[in-house]
Amino acid sequence: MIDVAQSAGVSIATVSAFVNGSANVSAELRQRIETAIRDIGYKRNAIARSLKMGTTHTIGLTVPHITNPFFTEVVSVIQQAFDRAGYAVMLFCTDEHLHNQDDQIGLLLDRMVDGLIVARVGDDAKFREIIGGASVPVVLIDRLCRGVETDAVVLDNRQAVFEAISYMIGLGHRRIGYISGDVDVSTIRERGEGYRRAMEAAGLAVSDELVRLGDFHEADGYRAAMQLLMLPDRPTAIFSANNPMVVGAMKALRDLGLTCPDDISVACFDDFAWADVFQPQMTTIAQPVQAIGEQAARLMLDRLGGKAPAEPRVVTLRGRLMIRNSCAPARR
Amino acid sequence: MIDVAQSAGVSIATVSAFVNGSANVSAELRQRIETAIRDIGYKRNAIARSLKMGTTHTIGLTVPHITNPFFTEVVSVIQQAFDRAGYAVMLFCTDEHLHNQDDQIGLLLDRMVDGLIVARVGDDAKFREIIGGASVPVVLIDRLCRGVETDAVVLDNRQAVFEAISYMIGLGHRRIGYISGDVDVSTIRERGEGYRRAMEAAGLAVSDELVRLGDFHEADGYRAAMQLLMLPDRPTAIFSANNPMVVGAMKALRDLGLTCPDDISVACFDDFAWADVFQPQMTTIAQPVQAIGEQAARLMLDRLGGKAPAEPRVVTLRGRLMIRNSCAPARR
DNA sequence: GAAGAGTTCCAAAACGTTTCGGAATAATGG
DNA sequence: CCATTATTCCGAAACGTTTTGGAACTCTTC
Repeated sequence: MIDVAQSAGVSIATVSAFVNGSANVSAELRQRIETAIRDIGYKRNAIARSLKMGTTHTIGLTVPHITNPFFTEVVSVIQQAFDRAGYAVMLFCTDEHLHNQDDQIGLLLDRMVDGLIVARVGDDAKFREIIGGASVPVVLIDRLCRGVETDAVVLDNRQAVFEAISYMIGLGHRRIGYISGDVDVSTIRERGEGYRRAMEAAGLAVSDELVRLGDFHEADGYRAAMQLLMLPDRPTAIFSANNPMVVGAMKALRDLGLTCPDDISVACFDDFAWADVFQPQMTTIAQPVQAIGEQAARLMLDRLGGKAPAEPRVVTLRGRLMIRNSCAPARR
Repeated sequence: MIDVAQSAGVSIATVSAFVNGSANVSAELRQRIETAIRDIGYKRNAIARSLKMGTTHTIGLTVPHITNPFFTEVVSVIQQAFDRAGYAVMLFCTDEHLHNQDDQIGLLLDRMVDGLIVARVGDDAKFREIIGGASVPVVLIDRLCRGVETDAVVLDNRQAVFEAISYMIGLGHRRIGYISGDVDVSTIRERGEGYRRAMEAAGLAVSDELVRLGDFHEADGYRAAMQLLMLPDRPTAIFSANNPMVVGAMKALRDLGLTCPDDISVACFDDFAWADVFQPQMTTIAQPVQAIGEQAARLMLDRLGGKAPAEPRVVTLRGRLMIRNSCAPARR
């Protein structure tokens, strides 16, 4: 910019005013500055600008796993929304590790991101502490945190799972295995509740042996499904609390020579693009990924634009049960 | 930092030296500064640091579609690698649009990213121009660009497709439909060549009606497959140049009441996690995503660390044909 | 023609760091 | 005890912007 100023024979204040369109500069100077900029190939340095302005036009985004199709799509939508709004997004994956999350959010904050969108990990207290130090708006997606008051967009997980399990019960299933994620996560707790309530509402006992804890990954789903399928009194149906784990579960079925839905009915949380082209066509709970991403972006953009109420807004969306052919009536 | 300096009764130069561990400060001052930092809750401002140092410890990454499982995984690996190295990554998706790519790379450059990793889009000349202005290292992934000399990691696409098509021919298929992407992309050109060479090597004619151009998306695959399947002399096999398009193709099969592999054999480029759990188990060409991501990160990190030769290095990896059950012997 | 109002423009301070050169003090060697 | 060298520390400049307050100039208007 100083070069441009010299070349055009004006002060840097003037060229700053010009590039920002803020002040009125005479036609002649405008001309001189324009050609100087073109000649020199000047581009405004966003870092210096950020330092002065105190805003980076960047938002930080952390999710547990970008390879989980649910997060992939949400990230994609969020990314597009902010792209349109002229923001860049810095992406981190915590891989469900707490210390990663700490470091990454710290990094993001150091870099003066204007906002933080996070699908959090770990227990509430720790997260509260980390996020408490943030002086920028935070919006939580997918997973809430007790005791932190911020904008959020979540799903009615309880209701969604209740519906799915009830559907399976309606097909005559009495012993339904449930593959859970880490119960430190609000989302997972709610899904578990949905399962239990549906079972109880039908007068079915939920024995401990029917619910298996996993850690969100495919391998966990495999292991959990194996345990369920080795049970003396084998469940006739399995529900997985997320997508990667259901892939693992299906591999377990395959390895045991069982077929779905003939031997075992299967359903899971989170829909995926190819769900209705391959067999079995998986019955899933579809989250409105588009809406989740857009709402998250909107909440954030509202805050950044100063047009948001002081109190936190949490928008709760509904899942949709996508009934396909991976669940069959239970055989007596 | 100025507050810390005051509180500790030292100069800001000293606290800077302390936080960087660069100079030797006496034990006493170290103590004073440490408590001051803790009391105040001081965190170094990375933006100011970047401005002064001329380095942001951030790298820019642009890919066409993050929802394409291939890119999802590569992004994931790259993200992890840079995370480990203490770098942040800014992610953009071009959605195969040239103007997006221009804007995004511009944005990234303005923000003084230390390096650029890009799976590019659009024609060579335009890209050459954009990237020419960059004064930071660039590493291309997946797609090369004629006339720009940078590090890159690519696949031997020609060979991989040659192998896959030869396999199909070996099963007795004579009319093999080919669903291509945009031929402006080097990757796609090479894959097309692989197809043609395999056909020619087997003495088969490649009629124009057998190759359909798509634009990478699922909808394109659907349309292309529909056209192929409506042909008077219907192909007995279809190969798709990427994953989203094969999903579209499978939907076309379904909608026409055709089954795979009984009626039509199908294979595609890019492997995916669930490929061997659902039916038909898709025969694919698996790219070594882990290696691609890691090599890309290594090339970049080498350059940033100054320990890379002047001349560009391009590493070429091999694909692996994953034979499953989506291709059956052709029926006479 | 002078006062007042509008335009244009610029000098300089500020954002929060790093770093260079030097000053003050302490240690060493003769 | 003086000269030299090492050790600690600091002042100030620099990175590339934005912004404020005011200077210089040109119009109006009476």
